[in-house]
Parts: sequence; C-alpha cells; structure tokens
Amino acid sequence: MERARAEQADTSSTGPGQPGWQAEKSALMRQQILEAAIRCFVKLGYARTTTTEIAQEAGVSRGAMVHHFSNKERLITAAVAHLHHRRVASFRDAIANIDPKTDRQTEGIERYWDLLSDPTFIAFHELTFAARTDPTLEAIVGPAVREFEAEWYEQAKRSFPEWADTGRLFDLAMDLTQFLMEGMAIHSMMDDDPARYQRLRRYLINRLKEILAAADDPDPDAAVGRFLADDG
Amino acid sequence: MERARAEQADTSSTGPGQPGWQAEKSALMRQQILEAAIRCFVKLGYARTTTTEIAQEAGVSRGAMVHHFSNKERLITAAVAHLHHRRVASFRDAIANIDPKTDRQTEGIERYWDLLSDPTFIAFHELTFAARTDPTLEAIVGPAVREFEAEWYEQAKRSFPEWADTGRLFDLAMDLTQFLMEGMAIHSMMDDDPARYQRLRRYLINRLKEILAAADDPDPDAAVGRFLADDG
DNA sequence: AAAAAAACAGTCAAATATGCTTTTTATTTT
DNA sequence: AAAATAAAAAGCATATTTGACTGTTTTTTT
Repeated sequence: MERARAEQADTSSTGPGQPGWQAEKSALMRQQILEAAIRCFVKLGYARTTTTEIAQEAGVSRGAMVHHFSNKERLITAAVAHLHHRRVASFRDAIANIDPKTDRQTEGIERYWDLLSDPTFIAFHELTFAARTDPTLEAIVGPAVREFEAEWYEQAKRSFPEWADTGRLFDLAMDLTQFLMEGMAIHSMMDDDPARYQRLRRYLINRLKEILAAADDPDPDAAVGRFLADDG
Repeated sequence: MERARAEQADTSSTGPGQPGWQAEKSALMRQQILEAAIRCFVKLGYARTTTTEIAQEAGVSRGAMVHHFSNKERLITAAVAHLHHRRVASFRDAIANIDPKTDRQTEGIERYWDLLSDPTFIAFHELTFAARTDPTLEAIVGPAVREFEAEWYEQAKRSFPEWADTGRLFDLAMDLTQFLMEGMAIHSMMDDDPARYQRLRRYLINRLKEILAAADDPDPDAAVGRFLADDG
C-alpha cells in the first residue's frame, strides 16, 4: 500500500535489506532518468528526444522508465521542474559567491556568461524555444521561465546592493544585460569567435558602470532621459 | 489509353495552348509550395513540419508536390534558398529605402526591428536553431546564415556612409546592434511588452550615435579603448 | 518462511511520417 | 488527330515512435 516514501530517503547509509532502501534507489533512478532527458535535449533537441532515447541514455530499460514516469508528458514535466531547480541553484551559486575583492560587476557578467553556455541553460533554452509552437510544452515551461526571470531580477538586486535604489536605471541595466547576453549566447553556439564576445562583454560592463554612476545624479529621471534621449 | 482532346475554348495570352504555359504554371506551383513550407515552419516549428502538412497548407495533393520535389531534403533545401533570397531582398529594401529626411540611425533600427518580427525572419531563426542539433540541416542553413550576415554588414556600410572609415568602432556598433536586437526579438516572441523593447531600442540608438561621434576623435584607437576600458 | 507489493524487462499493436509506384489527366509536339 | 511528354492524384510499403500488456525478479510485510 505504501506509496514511494521518497521524502525519508535521506539516510544515505542504508544498504540492501534496510527498510526504505528501495525507495531511495527509486529516487536515485528518477534522478538518473531526468538528467538523461536533459542531456538528450542538449544533444538532439526537444523534438527528436524520444522516450526510447532517454531510456537508452539513462542506461535503463524502457519498461523500467515507464514504471517511474507513466507517460511522456509526465516525464517531460518532471524534467522541466528538475532543470528549473538546477538552473536557479547554479545561478544563485554563481552570483552569490562573487569574490568581493574583485571587480564585482565584471565578475557578475563573466559568471553569467559561463552559465549561459552551460548545458543546463542550453537545455532550458531549447525547451523555451520549442514551446513557441507547442502549447502543451508552453504550459509546462512558461511558468518556469517567468519564475526564473523574477529570480534573476531579485538575485541581482540582492547581490549588487549598490544598485538598490536606482529605480528605472536598474530596469534599464537589467534589460540591456539580459537581452544582449542572450543574443550573444545564442549566436556563440554557432559561431566560434570568443574574442568577439569578450569585447562586447567589456563594452557592456562599461555601460553598466556608466548607468550606475548616473544613479548618483541629483535628478535620476534626468539621468534616465539622458540615456534614452529622443533627439539627434 | 484515353486520348487527350484539345480544348480550344480558352485562348488568352497566358492561358493554355500557349507554348511555355505549363512551365510557367509549374514555376508558380513551386513557389506556392515553398511559401507553404515557410508558413509551416513559423506555425509548427521545423521539427513538426511534415511533407503532408506542407502539401495541405499549399492546397495541393501530396503526389503533386512529390512531382516537384522528389523528397523531403530537396524540398527543405529549396525552401531555405527561397527564404534566404526573400530575407536578403526585404532587408535590402528596408535599409536602402530609408527616408533621408528622417533620423537615419533611428529609422534603420526601427526598420530592422520590424523585419525581426516578420514571419520570414522568424522562419529563418527557427531553421537556424533547429540546425544546432541537425547536421544535415546545418549543411543547408549554415551557408545561408553566413551569407546573410555578410550581406547585413555590407549593406549597413553602404547605407550608412557616415560609418565608412570608423574601423573597429563600426565592428563594435554592428555587433552590439545585432546581438542586442536578436536577443530582444527572441524574447519578445514570448513576452508582450512593447514599451520595454522600445525603450531599449532608444538606448541602443543613443549608444550608436555615441560610438559614431567617437569616430571623429583624433585617435580612433583611444576612442575604442574608452568604450572597452578594462579598469573601474 | 510465505504472501503481497513494488520494480523491472521484453514484446506488441496502433498511429504517424516518409518515400516510392501506379494510375489517371492534361498539355505539347509531330 | 495521334503520339509523346509532363503533371497530378492516389495508394502502398517501410520505418519510427509511443503506449499498453505480460511475465519475472526483487523487496517488504505478515
């Protein structure tokens, strides 16, 4: 009767014969399968990721996998949730652990650039893009995308307190960073020219510092206006 | 064998009976099929675009289509070529016909933004992205991508002669524009907030003018250095 | 130790997508 | 007008993918 007791699988010192051992093994297998699914997204793209392929990649039989995830949609849903958590965690980790002795703006940009070329992020981008023409997938991925974006914004605010009360200047800086970095990341997947992207990251960092400096302006609205001037 | 009976009822200048009419009709049908394929890329994505779907979208029978494109690869190849030509043409058209009386930088950015949300460009981006994990498609799409990028660069140089001899400043401006605009375009597909993107385009235009102004600097290398400064 | 439950593996059938072949219809040439 | 050629439609064969079914082993409970 007992449904999988995954929540009490914390005792890693358990071995065969111990109660709860099976549940732990089961949770481990779920993990293995989900990570295999993510590898498949990166390697084959979402559309060509079949359940058979995932099972093979995970090194388990198809039937075994079906036991854990009764159909494809549930597997994909679980994989998206898993991926989302990993993405949020690695982002927090990277940004929160910036060495205070270094130039923190530069470090922030460089660490985020590293993340953008990480399989975790590539897989997520693959899913986001596939969701454009797949309403079912959109319903699964959409919320995670929005959640990450909010997290991104909050984490940046927390880790860069010097930006705290810059209002519209902060939004401008965030949007500039996000869109430019994403545009670069996507392009860099198909074009191997690291110097080109490094140069542009330097440029971005200088722009961010420029925007931050403007926050000390007596009239912040005027400062925003200067960046967005409408005349020649 | 049924004998064909000539029907003499219709003798308009482009109608049946004229030599070469069939060839013309054939070319027209090829066009129809290719455009249907492009619509399918936008609507369904590359992966879920089947030959059956294209035939249906074009309003022709599958057999008829097979007559024109004997297999899927040839159809895709032809569609990519068709799309590439249309993309180059509409880009040239948009940039070359900028009203000299307006602020030309602003016009250039706004026209390019319009193009990025055009189905032609969405379809091409769809193919480019799908090519990441599909070597066969990459072999077809890759050359077109590179050709367009070169065309983009050349056309910008031709239409904005004021940028002519700015060297590395020009490259910086082009990269900034390309990556930021693409990042924005991709994001805007899933997030409906026009004001956000307009604001950032304004910011971009001001940055471009700033870079252009730096070209008048007596020492251009110093000007580049100012934008890419490595220190705080 | 025996029974019950869970985990796992292998196989199969339905659905779908693709490429090929055959048949029918229309157009051009002789 | 008849023969030759081109175009269009329809149907068939093959391969892939998915979801479901059946049987076997392992683990847990009584």
